[in-house]
Amino acid sequence: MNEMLNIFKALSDNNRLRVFVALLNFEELCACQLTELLQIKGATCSRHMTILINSKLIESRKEGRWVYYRISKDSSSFLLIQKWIEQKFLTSDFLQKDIENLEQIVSIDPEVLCKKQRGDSCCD
Amino acid sequence: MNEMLNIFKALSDNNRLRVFVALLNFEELCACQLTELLQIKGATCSRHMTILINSKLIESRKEGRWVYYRISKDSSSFLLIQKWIEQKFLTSDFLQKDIENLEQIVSIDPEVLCKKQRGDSCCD
DNA sequence: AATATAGTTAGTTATATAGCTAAATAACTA
DNA sequence: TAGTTATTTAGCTATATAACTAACTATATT
Repeated sequence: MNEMLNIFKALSDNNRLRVFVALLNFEELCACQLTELLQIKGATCSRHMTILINSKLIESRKEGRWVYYRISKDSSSFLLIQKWIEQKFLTSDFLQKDIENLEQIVSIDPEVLCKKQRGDSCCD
Repeated sequence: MNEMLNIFKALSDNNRLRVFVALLNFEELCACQLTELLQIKGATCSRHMTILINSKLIESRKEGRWVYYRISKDSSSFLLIQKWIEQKFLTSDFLQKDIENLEQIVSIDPEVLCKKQRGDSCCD
């Protein structure tokens, strides 16, 4: 039952649901890309990702200084939820807009994105 | 997207998830039966039911002084969620125990149950 | 080694939520 | 009509959560 509750709690926040949908559409995204999508501070994003990871919906992989997130490889236990969200996603203009935005975000060099996020004057 | 969020929020509370599972197993239950299951005050139970009804997961029907709750007749839009919960239910001792308890609860005359709940000395 | 960088953790604050009691409402009963 | 009863609403309190900034950790670069 706690497994279920953790999953529902993880998905009952606007920003975390957006992240989950983002990762349904992009195999792997790094912290700074998600931070950019949500337009929140990196620390806040990190806290959200911890909750998603604890729910087992998402897993992460560290590569150097960068952390990449993806839908858990073994997502069989919540596949039905995943399908439901995918289905609902198709009727949400808001979530579709996120994916459009992400296409732009992933096209930026992450190096540049991070600089921008810490307020370097290089790029706005 | 708000439709999804409302559903996840509705199910992200222990007591509301228990109610939902209860109604998967019993076609219709009244307020006092759910109050008895959860062992909380009637007012608190009522607040939870409002949240479930706003999410459209549950619908209610008034019959005299009694209110009956059931899974929404048109549950097609969250059928996958429902199936997932049904599946998870099978592995949760805690939720199975709820159903056992309910079998006992529904066997009591609701009249008597309500009396008990408002503290009449008739029956403990 | 010293500095810079990506992400996390700690600490704070504001808001949301779940519980309670008491009062209000709606429906029955004498 | 007055009283009783099942549920809801209002008002309160305690806890949980999401946001922020600042400090910390781990890794990379010079």
